[in-house]
Amino acid sequence: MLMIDERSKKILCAIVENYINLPDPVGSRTVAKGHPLGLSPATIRNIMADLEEMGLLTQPHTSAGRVPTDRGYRLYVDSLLLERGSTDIERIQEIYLNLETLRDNIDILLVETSKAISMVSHYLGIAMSPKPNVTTLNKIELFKYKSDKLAAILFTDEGMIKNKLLSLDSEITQKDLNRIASYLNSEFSGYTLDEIRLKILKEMSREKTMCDRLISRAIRICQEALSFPFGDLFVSGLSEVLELPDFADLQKIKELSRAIEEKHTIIKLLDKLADLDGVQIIIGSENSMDEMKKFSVVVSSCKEDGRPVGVVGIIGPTRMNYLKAISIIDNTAKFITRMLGER
Amino acid sequence: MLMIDERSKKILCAIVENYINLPDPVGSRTVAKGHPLGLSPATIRNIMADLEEMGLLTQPHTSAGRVPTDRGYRLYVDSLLLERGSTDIERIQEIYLNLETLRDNIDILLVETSKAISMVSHYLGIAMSPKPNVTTLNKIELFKYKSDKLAAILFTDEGMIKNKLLSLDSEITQKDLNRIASYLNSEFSGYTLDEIRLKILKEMSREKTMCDRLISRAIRICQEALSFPFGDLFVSGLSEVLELPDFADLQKIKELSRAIEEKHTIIKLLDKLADLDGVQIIIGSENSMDEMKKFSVVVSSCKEDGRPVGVVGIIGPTRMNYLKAISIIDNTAKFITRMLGER
DNA sequence: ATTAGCACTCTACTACGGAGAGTGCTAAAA
DNA sequence: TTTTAGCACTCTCCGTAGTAGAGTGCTAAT
Repeated sequence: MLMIDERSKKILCAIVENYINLPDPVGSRTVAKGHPLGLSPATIRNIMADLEEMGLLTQPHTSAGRVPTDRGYRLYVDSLLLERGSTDIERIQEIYLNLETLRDNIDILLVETSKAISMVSHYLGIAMSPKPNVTTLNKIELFKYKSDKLAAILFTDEGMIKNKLLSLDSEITQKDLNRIASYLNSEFSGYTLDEIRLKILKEMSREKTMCDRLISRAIRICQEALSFPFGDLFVSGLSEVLELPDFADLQKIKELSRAIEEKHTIIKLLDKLADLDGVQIIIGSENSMDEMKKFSVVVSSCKEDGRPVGVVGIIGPTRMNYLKAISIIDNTAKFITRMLGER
Repeated sequence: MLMIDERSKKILCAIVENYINLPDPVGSRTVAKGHPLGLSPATIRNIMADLEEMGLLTQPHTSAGRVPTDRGYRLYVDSLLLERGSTDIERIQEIYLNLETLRDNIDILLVETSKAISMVSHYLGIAMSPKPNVTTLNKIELFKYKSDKLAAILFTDEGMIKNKLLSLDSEITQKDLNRIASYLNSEFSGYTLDEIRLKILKEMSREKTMCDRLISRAIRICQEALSFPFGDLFVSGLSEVLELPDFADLQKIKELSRAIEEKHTIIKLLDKLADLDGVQIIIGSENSMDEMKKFSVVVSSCKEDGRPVGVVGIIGPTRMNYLKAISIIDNTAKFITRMLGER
């Protein structure tokens, strides 16, 4: 662990906050003036030199001011989490009101949530629907559609409805479909999709010994119906972040847009964090994915009765207003949880 | 109409093609060398001066080569459409094979189609699902869900399935729901969603005179169920176009990303073109939306029995390889149409 | 009608130099 | 021992100047 006294920490935080407001390297004079610590620029220079030695600050070049490193941001954020205040909640509340009207469609709700986050934060807003391993099947309904097709409608306890068209290999009546559906419901309702997948695999392994043709068919249909991309990721606000001076450079924009389009890397990242409680923060190089090493991520999972129902977050430059970001994400996560909890 | 002789046209096309390959202003020497027209640079200079006077070319500055204007591209494209050849179909076919597997879910199919288009074209790929005015209701199913909610599942003739959760204001049995559903189906099946909306409005105006409580409830449910954002737009390939030198400038990237996020402007644009047959091309300033005046659009609607089932297209710089773009879009539209037609 | 020749124009690139901001170091002060 | 003042030094930023090169328009010859 890093040894650092209170005064140095204050100066580090002052530099970080200064840099967040204005992306120019921060000099000793600026710190001395802006924060009434009763220290002269010279003293502060000494401390800054120490902080640099510790790897918390860097200079873009000799004789520029200092800029926080990722580790510098980390220390700042950690000290922030201990005593964080609430930021402009009013603005957010207003936007939440509009989201209320969308509660009945979780996908659209999440899209709009990601947009809302990007609007208030001016960073990328992200929202992800629950992953199959934690999604519980409420019921399944089956319909004939156009003679040779079958529509499977999946309801989850979390309020998601997913549908999938399946091609039928042989004729079947709606009556049989109803029987299949009620069999599947009695068998699988209340289990998570991952559990169901496991059960299906087991069933299939002894399928040959089973002679009930209908059941074996039911199993097959259910398996196909479950092969669905749960865990959708919605990202909004690219034009928002392009306004930031941090993205003046084309290379960085390219990296970010690649990261956005390669959604599965972000999904993988969020998956890791979905189980944890509270607001999680990943700063620049702490990120394990190469595409994301220049950006910071602030996320929180939305949990209902300890069961995650989604993830919301922010992606932005390492020079992010973490205080604001944390507050927004914390509030949004709680709001979504509350809203979905009322269903 | 513009008067222009065959030789000038050849030179214009030569300049456009040259510029498409390499985004540098084209000089008279280059044209003389690259295209064996048997003319000297000086002659070509004269013709280029004429073309500039006609508004088909411009110079970035006095002593640079020439660059096509939007009107220049237009002439090039028009002469192209008369005698167009087929381009690298093989590559496209290969990608189409993967799309085949997705035919059962139209939304995912369209997402993947837009990705495929961007991959082969290296421009933005766009795909849009049918608009409600041309979407025909096949059937509607209603379910109780968690005691106080109602799930409405809409099937369209085009193979789309949409679902919507509605909150119930008062208790209702599944039996009643079934009766409502079969009433709605007998009444509305086979009509386009827009037609149904009209019918509903009519019904509601005389609702007061009707005493069948169930029917009035059915009408209300149906109305809510139809308030669905059909006509989704999918855009892919931002990181693809960022590699183009045309987007070296930050301002242009911002405009493009704004255009992408403000999907409704693009949707409006595509709506206008959805009714037309064949490949439609809009070049730069021909575009009525401000956000799009710096980009070109190549689109084609996918029609099944004269009824549009979607729109596919490309958005790119005005300096676009129109020949390739046209070929890709034409083929993709035909492929999608054929695939959906087989259902 | 076409071409060769030539002067002209404009950009892109490099080099130079001064202003300004911020540093590190040293020596004095607290 | 810690803090501060002073000062020389370093590096970026920005404007100016000068040059090479590409491409033009015009004129006169073919």
